[in-house]
Formats: sequence, C-alpha cells, structure tokens
Amino acid sequence: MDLPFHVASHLDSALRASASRLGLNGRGFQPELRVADPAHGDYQANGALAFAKREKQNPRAFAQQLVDALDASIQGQFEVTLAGPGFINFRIKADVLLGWLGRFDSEEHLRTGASSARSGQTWVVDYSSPNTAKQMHVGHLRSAVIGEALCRLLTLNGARVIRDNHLGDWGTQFGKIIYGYKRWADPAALAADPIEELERVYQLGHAATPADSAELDEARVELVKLQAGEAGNVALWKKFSEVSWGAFQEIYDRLGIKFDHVLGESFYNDKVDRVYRELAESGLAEISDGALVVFHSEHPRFKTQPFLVRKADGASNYAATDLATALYRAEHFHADGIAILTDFRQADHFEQLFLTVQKWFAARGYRQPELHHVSFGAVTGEDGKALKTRDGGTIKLKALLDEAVERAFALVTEKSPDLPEAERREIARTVGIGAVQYSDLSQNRSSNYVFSWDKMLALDGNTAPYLLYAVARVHSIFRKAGLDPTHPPLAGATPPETPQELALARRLVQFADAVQSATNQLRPHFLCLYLFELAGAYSAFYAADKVIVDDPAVRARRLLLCHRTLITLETGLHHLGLRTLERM
RNA sequence: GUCCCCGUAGCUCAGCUGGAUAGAGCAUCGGUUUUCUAAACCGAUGGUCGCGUGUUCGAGUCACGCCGGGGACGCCA
Repeated sequence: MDLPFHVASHLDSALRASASRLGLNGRGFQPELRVADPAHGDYQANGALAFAKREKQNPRAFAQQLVDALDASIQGQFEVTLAGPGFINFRIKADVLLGWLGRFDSEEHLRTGASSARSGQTWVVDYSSPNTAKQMHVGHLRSAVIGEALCRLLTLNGARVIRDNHLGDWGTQFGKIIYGYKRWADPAALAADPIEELERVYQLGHAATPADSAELDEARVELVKLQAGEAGNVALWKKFSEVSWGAFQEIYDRLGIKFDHVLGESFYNDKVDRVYRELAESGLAEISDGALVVFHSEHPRFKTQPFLVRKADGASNYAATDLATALYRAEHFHADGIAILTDFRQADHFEQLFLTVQKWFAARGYRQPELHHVSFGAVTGEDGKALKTRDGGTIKLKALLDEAVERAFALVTEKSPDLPEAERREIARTVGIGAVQYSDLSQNRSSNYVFSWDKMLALDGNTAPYLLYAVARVHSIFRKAGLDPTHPPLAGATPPETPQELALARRLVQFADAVQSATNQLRPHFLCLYLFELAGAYSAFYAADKVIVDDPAVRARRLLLCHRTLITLETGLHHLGLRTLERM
C-alpha cells in the first residue's frame, strides 16, 4: 500500500486500529504522533506513555503490545522501534520514500494532497483593514502579510477563502478630516500626492479639535451631516475613500494581495439596528448609563467590564459594526470560519465580541462559525513605544518596501554583476519584498518586536533570500543540464542512499506536517521553519552529492530530489505570498 | 486595583496539546572553490530556559507566588 500524503495521520490511524485490536476502544488512547528528531526517526508516537500511566501499566510493555498489533503493512513501510520508557519511533524505508516522492511530483499534486484537510469549508479572512485618509505605515504590515499567507494556506488546505478588507472608513475621525479639509486643503498638493495631503489635513483637523472644544463640536456637526447623507460631505467622503484606496492598492499590488471584498465599517451602517434589536430581544443586552451594553456574568472580568455596543447618544461604534459584520459573514458568506487579524491590544474586545456572538447566534438558532482573533505583537521603536522615525514621523510602508528593494538591488549587483540591469531590478523586487514579508512570517506572530531596518531587511540566515537562493540553484542545475524543470526525465531513479539524500528525502515528506500545523494554528512561521530546514537539507545535499553524474540511476534519483525540492520550496513560498526566481 | 501577553546563548528568535542530550540565525574563531550559483557548505565557542515553591516516571512547557517589560479595562477604532 502506498504512503498517503500526510504520513503522520496514516500512522495515527494505524495506531488507533492497533489499540482497537487490543480491545481498548473507548478508553481514550491518543497516539500523539509528531515529527521526530532525525536522530530517532521520522515520526514518533508518545501516546503510549500517557495512556499506560493512566491505566497503571508498564509503558514500555504497552508500547510493545501496540507495535505487535500494528497492521503488517506498517512494518513493510517503516522501521518501527521502541525507545526509552515507551516512545515508538517510525523510520520510513528508502524505497517507500521513493514511492511517496514519485506520486507527489508537481505543485498541483502537492495541492491535491493537502486539499482534503478543509475541503468544503468556507473561511472569511479579515485583514489589513487600514483607516482611510491615512497612509499605511509599518504597523500595517503584519496584518496584511500574515493575513495573506493564512488565506493562501487555507486555500491550500482545500477551503474556499473570502478575503475581506474591513476598512476603517466610518466614525468620528471623518468629522475631523472634513473639518480640516474644508479649512486647509491645498488643491495643488492634492493633485500631486493626494494621500499625503489628505493625511496632512487630517492631522491638522485632529490637532485643531481637542476634547471639549467648540472646534470639536463643529467637527461633530460635519460628521452628523455626513451620516445624515448631506450631499457635500458624502461627496467628500467618497473622494477620501477613492484617494485612500488608490494608495492602498499600490501597496497591495507590491505584496501580491487581491481582496474579494472591501466591506468597510460604512457598509454596516444600516445593519446595526438589527443587532440592537436582536440583542435586546434575546435578553443579552441592557441599558447602562444610557448606553446599550452586554455583560457576561460567567466571566471573571466581563461580568463587570461591559461590552458597549451602542453609545448613550445613540450612535453606533466599533462593537456594533463588528457584531453586524459577524452576522453578515455567517448569513451571506455561509462562513464556517472567520479569522480577524489585528494586533494584540484588541484581545479583550474580540473575546467579548466572540462571547456575545456565540450567545446571540445560539439564542437565534443561527449556525455558529469558528471565530478566531489572529492577534500579533506590536512593532515598536527602540524604547518599546510606538514607532517613530528619527524626525518623529511614522515609517511609511511604501518607504520600507522601496528601501528593501534598493538594498536587494545593491546586493544582487554585487553578487551577480553580469546579469542585465532589468533582470537585476526584477530580482531585487522579488528578494527585497520577499525579505520584508518573510521577516514577519518567520517569527511567531504573538511576540512583539522592535523595529530595525537591518532586521526587517536582513538578507542572510533564515530569510527569504536564503530560500530563494536554494530555488535558483535548483533551476541552475536543470538549466546547465539542458532539462525542462517542469518535466525532467526521472525514469530509473533508485531510492535515496547517501546520508544527505536520505535526509533531504525525509524532509520533503514532512511538507504535509508543516502545512498542517501552520494552518491549524494559523501560524505561518511553522511553514517558514520547515522551508528553511528543507533548504538547509538541500544545500547540504548539494555540497555533498554531485547531481549531474554519468551513472544514469544516480543521476535520475538526484535529479528527482532536486525537482521535488524545487516544487516543495516553490509551493511553500507561493503559499506564504512570496514570489520565486529562476536566477539570482 | 482587576485581567491579558511576554521574559530561552552576546544579539534576534524557534521550541507544536509536558517527552528523549534545550535548537536555529547573526556575531566571534577555524576550515572548504581545477566539480552543477561560496547569497553556499563543514566544524568550534557560547545556556542555573527571569527568580522561587509545587504537581509527576518526566517541567522551557502545567499550578501558585514574586521580579522585570508591554498592554487592555464605559461611550476611540
């Protein structure tokens, strides 16, 4: 029997079947399969230890029973060994490795293998979500980059993914922008660099309307006029949205992001009344100090800390639109899962939101989507505070990307001076943007980090250039040998033999596990780490074993390893949102 | 005051539901190119996992307390 795409779940089923043969159904045996330290095997099962402990058995003897009861085909595919107090180790036999590599022979087949995990599911991913009338700065990078990677990973796992950009295009700041615009907008500057000018008048408007001032009241009047549909202000609002979107689109194009929907807060303006009504009818919401709030009596803190869904003046707020948004996504998109990417400071808000949604939907009998707040740490300056440039402004995302490409261009020019300039420019774009994306993706999203140009634009170590370089070297082999890398002649390939061949082949099979854990935990860094290790295994193989040799069997099996490394690295990188290169 | 997140090598970080000798990259030191891209490879140095107590066959991982950093807590989003 052939090894399936996801070897760990194959072993998981085999061990469960084995436990069942031992008459252990319903006793809660969990195999606990995981990728092993290569010193011990390819996969290990630790579940015998926990189970034996609970059942007061000798763990080593119990593990032995499990192994003895394994289906015979498992013994044919793996070297199965016991170690220590009862770890079960599995090492895939070399000819079985070759069989797996033979079947998963293209990006398409890798996708097919991965797609069973979430086929039939619909996911709405809410990411980027900048505020209109402001430029994106480094703080906006994480949501966009991580969000896009998760979209692609969910797609790879077979889900239908809806990319939704929940723009901050409504609310009190618009009163201030209109206030500032009407007084200080400069038509010439607006024509030259619209988003820059818009941001300037917003900042002026904000500064001119301090709390409890007559100016702030005037700004509020502008907002009321806008919300009441007054033609002049509505036209201004549309103009602000268009200008902002133009600037955002430029960034999205460079990052390879394309949204299916841009349903900003304004879209939900007329959908909040239903939220108020249904929350009140189901007894979830109450009036407190004139505002409509939800308490969660079972929660240690939210029993006293309210979730404020409508302000005392009757106006809607963030919570109201988020509730309306959740309902829209469940009803209109039939979402099975909703992932919202914002920084960790909104953790409380989303915890309250999700609790409220669950109770509300339950009361109404609406079907419940899985709700995930995909939070990430802040990008801060050296002082741990909000990031500022030397002159006190924020670092614009556009400038960051430009600098990344510039640095990559200097490097490619130094390393490959013979390539034509146009190609070096193209390489610099891919390497520079990829480095920025990868620096964000490769780190556990939960942690904060201190911004540094060098860190963000690092070009060695566990970085995009290292991975892209490995890809380019594979392409180079095919180019030198005069072979088409999409259909290389691989007939007659023998199973991997040398230590480097074996290590590489074993790593290739684990792509399935990396994609799985990255997607299930909504943490792309697991895939990054895998790809980095794969590229390392390839580099070691490349240094140790020459590919283009005379012996046809050796040559075929090494070309096969090169080709599978290529498709795996490319599939992985593409599903993180990066582009790849044939030469650099 | 209540609650949340973080604290691992000189620096930046991995460590998946407790599992085998705590791993990478950068930096430092040494080696590798008549052979497919040296943006590479091989090796070395470097750790009381913030501190303490506890839970158990086993704790970086779980519980409690403390120290340090960040954050959220009623009409911003």
